[in-house]
Amino acid sequence: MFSIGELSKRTKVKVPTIRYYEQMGLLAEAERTSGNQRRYDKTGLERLSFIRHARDLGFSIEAISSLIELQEHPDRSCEAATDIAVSQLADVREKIKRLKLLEKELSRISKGCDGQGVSEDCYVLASLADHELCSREH
Amino acid sequence: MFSIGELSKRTKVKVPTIRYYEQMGLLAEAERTSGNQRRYDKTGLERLSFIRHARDLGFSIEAISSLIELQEHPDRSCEAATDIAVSQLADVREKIKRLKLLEKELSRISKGCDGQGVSEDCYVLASLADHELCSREH
DNA sequence: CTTGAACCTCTAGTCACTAGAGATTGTAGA
DNA sequence: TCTACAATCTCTAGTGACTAGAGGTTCAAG
Ligand SMILES: [Zn+2]
Ligand SMILES: [Zn+2]
Ligand SMILES: [Zn+2]
Ligand SMILES: [Zn+2]
Repeated sequence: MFSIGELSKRTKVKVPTIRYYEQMGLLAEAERTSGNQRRYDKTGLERLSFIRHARDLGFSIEAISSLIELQEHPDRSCEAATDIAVSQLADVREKIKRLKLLEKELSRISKGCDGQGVSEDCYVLASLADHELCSREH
Repeated sequence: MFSIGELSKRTKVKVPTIRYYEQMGLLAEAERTSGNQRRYDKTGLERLSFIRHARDLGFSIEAISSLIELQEHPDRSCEAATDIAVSQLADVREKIKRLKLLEKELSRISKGCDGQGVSEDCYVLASLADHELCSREH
């Protein structure tokens, strides 16, 4: 049995974040000492590691909730889990796509001015004022 | 002179968002009718288009504030504008990098299970529980 | 037994909006 | 000119995933 601070150290999840996860129902309410402090065991550690990993992979709290519920019922079909993962992957790909378009434009914009001139003639400012200067939609 | 709804239509920025920008100091306070409704002219339209475009490119409200201030002073050095653009580009590149790592892992995870089994044997859930299954840091 | 780090709860702030309530105004058709 | 109703107004609160701070209590080492 260890404290929230110890759990924090082991999982690299900040203490207030752990309490937040508990409040959101991701973590079961921890046991308490007689003085009302939280105490965790291996189960709590594994659960939080799962959450941490899923968050690192960009899953939302809501998605993680569903995944955990599934994990709690080993006999259920895992279809929902795959669905969530596939949808998360699609999300990530969509974001990459969008960001690549931005990168293209921002790269052009950045290169267009060395910062030595005055605001009036600045290509950065001109580019922001006029989307027509962009090479594509973004 | 046109209404906020008309401005919204022309710039594709939602009405409450326009009011929000005004509150944040990005848009000058608009003129008002005797009945207190906002009225805009070409200047307001151009300003909002600038904001919209910068937002589309991912600049923060704070960054846009600085850019607008620079734009208001045509004689000032534009160095800050270039700095902001370069830093935004770096941000975007960083995000792309991160997302590509996620994509790699998520793609592996998604492929690992067809959703036909049970939760207990699910590769998606196993992968989330164990970062060791990941091929890299992410 | 004392000290002080770690813990507790609760509220509020972050960012860039978005939604809704409840009241007022603008404008087009009768 | 009147009426209907869409559009506008202000204000407050909610979103997601935390983070910061106040003010108080508990744990554990020396
Ligand atoms: Zn410049
Ligand atoms: Zn553009
Ligand atoms: Zn599965
Ligand atoms: Zn991993």
